[in-house]
Amino acid sequence: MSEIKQWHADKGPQYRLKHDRLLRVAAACFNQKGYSGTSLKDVARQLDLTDAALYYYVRSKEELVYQCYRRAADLGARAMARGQAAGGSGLERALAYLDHHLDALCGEEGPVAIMSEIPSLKPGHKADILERSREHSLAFEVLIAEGIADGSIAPCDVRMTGNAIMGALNWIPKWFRPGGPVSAAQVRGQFTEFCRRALGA
Amino acid sequence: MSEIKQWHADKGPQYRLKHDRLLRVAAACFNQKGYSGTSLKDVARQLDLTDAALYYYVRSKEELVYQCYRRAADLGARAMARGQAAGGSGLERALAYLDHHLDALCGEEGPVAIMSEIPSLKPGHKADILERSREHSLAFEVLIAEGIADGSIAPCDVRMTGNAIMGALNWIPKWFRPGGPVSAAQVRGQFTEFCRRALGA
Amino acid sequence: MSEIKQWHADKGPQYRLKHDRLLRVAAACFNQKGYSGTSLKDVARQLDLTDAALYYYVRSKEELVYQCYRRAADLGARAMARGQAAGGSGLERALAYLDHHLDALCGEEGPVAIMSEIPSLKPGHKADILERSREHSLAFEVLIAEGIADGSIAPCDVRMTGNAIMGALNWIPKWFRPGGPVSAAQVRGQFTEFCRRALGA
Amino acid sequence: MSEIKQWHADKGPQYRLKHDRLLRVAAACFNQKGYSGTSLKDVARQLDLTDAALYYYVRSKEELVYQCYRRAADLGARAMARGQAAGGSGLERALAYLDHHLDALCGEEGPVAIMSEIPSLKPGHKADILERSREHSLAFEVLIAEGIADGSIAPCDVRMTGNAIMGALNWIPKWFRPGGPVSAAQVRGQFTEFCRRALGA
DNA sequence: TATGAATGAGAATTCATTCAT
DNA sequence: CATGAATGAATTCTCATTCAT
Repeated sequence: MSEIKQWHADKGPQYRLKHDRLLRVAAACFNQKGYSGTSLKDVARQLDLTDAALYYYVRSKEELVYQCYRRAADLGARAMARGQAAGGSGLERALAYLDHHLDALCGEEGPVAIMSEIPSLKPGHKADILERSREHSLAFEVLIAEGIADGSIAPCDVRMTGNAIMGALNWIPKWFRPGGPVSAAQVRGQFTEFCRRALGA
Repeated sequence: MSEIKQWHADKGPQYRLKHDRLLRVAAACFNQKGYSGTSLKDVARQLDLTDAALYYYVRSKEELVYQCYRRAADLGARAMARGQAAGGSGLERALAYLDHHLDALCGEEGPVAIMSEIPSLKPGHKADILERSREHSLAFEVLIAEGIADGSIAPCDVRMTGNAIMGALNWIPKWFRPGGPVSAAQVRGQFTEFCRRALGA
Repeated sequence: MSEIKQWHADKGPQYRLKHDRLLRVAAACFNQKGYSGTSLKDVARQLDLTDAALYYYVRSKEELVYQCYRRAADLGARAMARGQAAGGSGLERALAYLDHHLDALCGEEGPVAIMSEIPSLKPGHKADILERSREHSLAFEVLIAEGIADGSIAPCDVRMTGNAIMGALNWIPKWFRPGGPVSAAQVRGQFTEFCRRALGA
Repeated sequence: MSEIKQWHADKGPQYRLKHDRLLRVAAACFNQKGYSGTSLKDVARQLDLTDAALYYYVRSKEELVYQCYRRAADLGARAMARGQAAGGSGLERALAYLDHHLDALCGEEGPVAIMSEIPSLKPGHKADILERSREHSLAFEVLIAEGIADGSIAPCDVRMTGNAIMGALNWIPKWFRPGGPVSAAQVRGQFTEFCRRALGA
């Protein structure tokens, strides 16, 4: 974390822009082809760079995934925070979160890495990401539990239901392509609708 | 198909047993680590074989995935057939199918390859699997549509709903480990329960 | 061809030199040990490189042979052109060609791949090389035929005679080593002498 | 030699027949695809055997080539002996030898291994074959020298001329296919004709 | 900042070879 | 006599990574 900020510190001005673009492109590749299916050359070519040049922005491939996951975790956490902050019943807050998360997943900010491939991370990073991932799931389960408590969500096995919905969510990048026949807005609308039915009391 | 049966034709009696075990072990690996993340050495070690020995059973890694997918498609199709044959409303038939599919996915027959990684297949095989996959999804959507028609399933976007549920289903192997804290039976029960709520009118 | 030039296009200045050296070393190996008898490691070692490094210069082993053959075909065609352009009777032109070809085969430009091993080429490349090879043989046969017509060459079966001489020619690299007891000049002189007797009226 | 006879000694009755067939098939493969280009599986399949079964007839692949070469050397020596025994001038005897050798090379007895691939042999075998090969060449050169002495052959560099003709001869299997457009008889006739012109005074 | 050139570790695959049956 | 099953070495090729420029 602080070591990483160190590393990023002394770079030029356009650095952060290019670094962001790198993360988005990489996330797209990792989603489509997985960690080991993605070669740095692939990523580099999409950025009009040589593979060697990537090492100016990242220290290793592993760190690249790690950073993608950090970004994904950040975006997920942000969506979660917004959901929690939204008013209303547990159900409404859960749906608000989902809507925000879908916005990130299918939206303008570019593709977000879904957290498959965690085994590829090295121990320290793995622990970090796993923890944030657990936090995220847990927070979602809490939302569900609160919904059950306030009567807006039908009683159910909280963990199982959480897993099911997260699964449905994470599977989206496998069939959704921006610019395809179905728009991001449609996916967002219909998916939350689906979840409302699945959860609603 | 006939070319593959050819290949299997003139082999000994214990052959088929070992070949089946190979397919199960491979499916588990592919599920966990993806196509290119799985090395044949990994698979071989789990079977107490050398990597070279695998080539007695399969012609190539690509064919190994293909066979895993064929097996998955077969099991999926069987589950689908049973679901369709089950009596009752559209909802009941859809749930019956899901129950059977979950049985395969988490059950005794060993892990079933989820059809991620389709891009790794070579053209002919890809076409074959994609077609069967589409058939499968379509059949599921038909079940949903019939449920809507007979009033057992609430009106919804059929494709989207199908995708969501298939996603939730395919994600299961990412978090479910046989012998873990949650039993296969529990997953089955709770997951169908989830779907009943998500679909029910 | 254009695809290959593409590949070579954006490389540095010392690139072409090293690439040329590679082709010569490879040709020598292929001549001595055949396609599958030659391992890329062998070739690389003679260039003080790792086998992996070769892939910076060639896309595959197959392409390496192909390029060797293209070079051989180019040199052969040049020799043929010079022979045809030489004045005099058919016999004189045929001998002029042989002399030039021998110059390439045993000479300074380094070893030239003899077109054994054509079956190892992949279809497109095979067709290309086969065509050029046929052209070459044909041109030689034409020279012979013209010699017969103008009375400088004794009547004979043109194809058979062509084959025999090309065989004798292609066999040379099997016994001739530059720097060995017999000089390139001697081989050239005596070989053309042999052909003069074999062909002359 | 005697060790090899030992090895062959205690085998069944049809042994020698099958062993001979093996040698012919192997020779054909080695001629076409070279030593390392020929896999024992290829050879075995042409004999309707498994590769493992070959080891009943030969102790190793290397020995298989060696035996092919011994057979080739035997046939060559026989042809040479007949040529020498033939009456007439040096030229006539040389041509008689060539005719007999061509008979073996293109004829009924099945393909004869040409002695490329000698480097693949292990030291002992290599020495043996090289010696016989040298003997053979030498004998041919003697024939030529005798022809020059008796005036039937035009003065020339004996070694060079020998090499040229042996090259032309050894190249034949590269373009001649039994059952092709040109008959073995034609090749024989025309080739000796060619040599008569090349050598004749 | 970025590239050209190279490396070394590992991947898939082939193949000669063995041995119990 | 022959095969089924397996092995270990070698081979082609890919890829993350380095470093001088």
